[in-house]
Amino acid sequence: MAKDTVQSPKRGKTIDLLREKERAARRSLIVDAAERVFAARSFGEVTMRHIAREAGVSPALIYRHFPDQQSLFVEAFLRGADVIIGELGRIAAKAGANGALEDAAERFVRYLCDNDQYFRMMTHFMLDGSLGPGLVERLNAAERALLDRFDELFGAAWKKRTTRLASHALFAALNGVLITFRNYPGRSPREVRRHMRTLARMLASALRDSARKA
Amino acid sequence: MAKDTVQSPKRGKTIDLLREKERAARRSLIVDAAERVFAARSFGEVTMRHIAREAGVSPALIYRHFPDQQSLFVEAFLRGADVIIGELGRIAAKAGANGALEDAAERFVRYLCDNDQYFRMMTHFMLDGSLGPGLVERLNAAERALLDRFDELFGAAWKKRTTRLASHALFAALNGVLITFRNYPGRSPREVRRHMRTLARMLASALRDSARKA
DNA sequence: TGTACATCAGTGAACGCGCGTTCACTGATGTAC
DNA sequence: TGTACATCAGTGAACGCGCGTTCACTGATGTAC
Repeated sequence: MAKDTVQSPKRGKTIDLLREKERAARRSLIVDAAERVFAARSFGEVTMRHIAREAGVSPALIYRHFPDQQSLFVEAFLRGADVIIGELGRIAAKAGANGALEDAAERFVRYLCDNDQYFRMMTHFMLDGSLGPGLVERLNAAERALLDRFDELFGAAWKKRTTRLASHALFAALNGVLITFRNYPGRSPREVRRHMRTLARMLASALRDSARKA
Repeated sequence: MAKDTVQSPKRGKTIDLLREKERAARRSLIVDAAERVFAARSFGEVTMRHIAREAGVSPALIYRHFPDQQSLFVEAFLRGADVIIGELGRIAAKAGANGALEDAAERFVRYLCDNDQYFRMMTHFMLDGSLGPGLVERLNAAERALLDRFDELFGAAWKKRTTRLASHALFAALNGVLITFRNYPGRSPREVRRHMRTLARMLASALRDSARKA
């Protein structure tokens, strides 16, 4: 990165910009491919070779864009995290309407159910604990952004501390619903999703009522 | 197993019984070793070689007692599951006393926090989905037993269906608390555990109140 | 009693595999003069 | 204009490793007669 900016002094600036853009585009294509592979296989089955093949490049090329496997994985995950954070933000912005919290909870569960590669990646990161500190910080930033959205959705009726606690409880509870019932035995995927959404709404309203009393 | 019971007709029965006992003891020692290794390493780092070394035997011996790695892993997990199911059963049996549900939720979280190897194993099984059908059924049986304990704790004040739904929500929510905050950034393990227990009680009472209304 | 045999726990070394990552190299393209 | 050089995307093949599992074998112990 730093090396790229120290360009030979007489290099054309326009050319450099083009190069930079091409480079960013290639990098993005690799992340796209990673997301597709994660969508099709379990976390432990995703390898650099699979991602390279999906992207139509050689494995070695990936290492020209990412220092190692973990960095690529985290970047792929953050794609999905940004999407759901954005959606919750939009729901929170429309605000006011009663039941927004339940809608948001349902939306959260629905998104991570339909795109469960992101959920699988998240749980893996939460469990693993072997990520470098830089990557951990990026994940924490995303988590904080998401909790902020939940804070907004709970409304500012209570003390800040109470609100954050409720957001923690809801975020955790929804994660639990996703992990606990994703392989629900003997029910169709359709029924499972319905069950999850029911539980999500139930937990959201239970927590709002409970925090209201506190 | 079946082969063992088809003994040569003239073999001494007492000797056979002793053999059987020794065999069961050895098997149990291997599972003990597996639990210790799981306690010390992350799921992905646990190998048959590690377990064999911990048990003081050769890797090949493990395959005389278990058909493959997955069977051993599931057996190790069920050790921990049985313990917590038993504890919840005892709390439910003392019954009546108000706040039993909150106590049980806190106990659940505390146990899986102190012995988080079992929690890591559980989440791995929930996410993986590549287990053989026989093993899946053993895990489901344990899950059902645990949900039954929660049903008892909610009390039979409502329709069965409502109770089970509440148990589902609570079980899922507690799992979510455990997975979401186990690597809480910038807090001591002591504080993390306190936070988890707080959330567990909060979710338990919120769900009881909410189900009471329904 | 002695001896040939069956059983079975247990092992060390190997097999075959796929992984993350690196390395030496190619080829295209822009630059210096 | 031509030519020598620098830069850099991209690659195929390899490195080194650790994994789950298997195999051929040993040695102790009980059995048959």
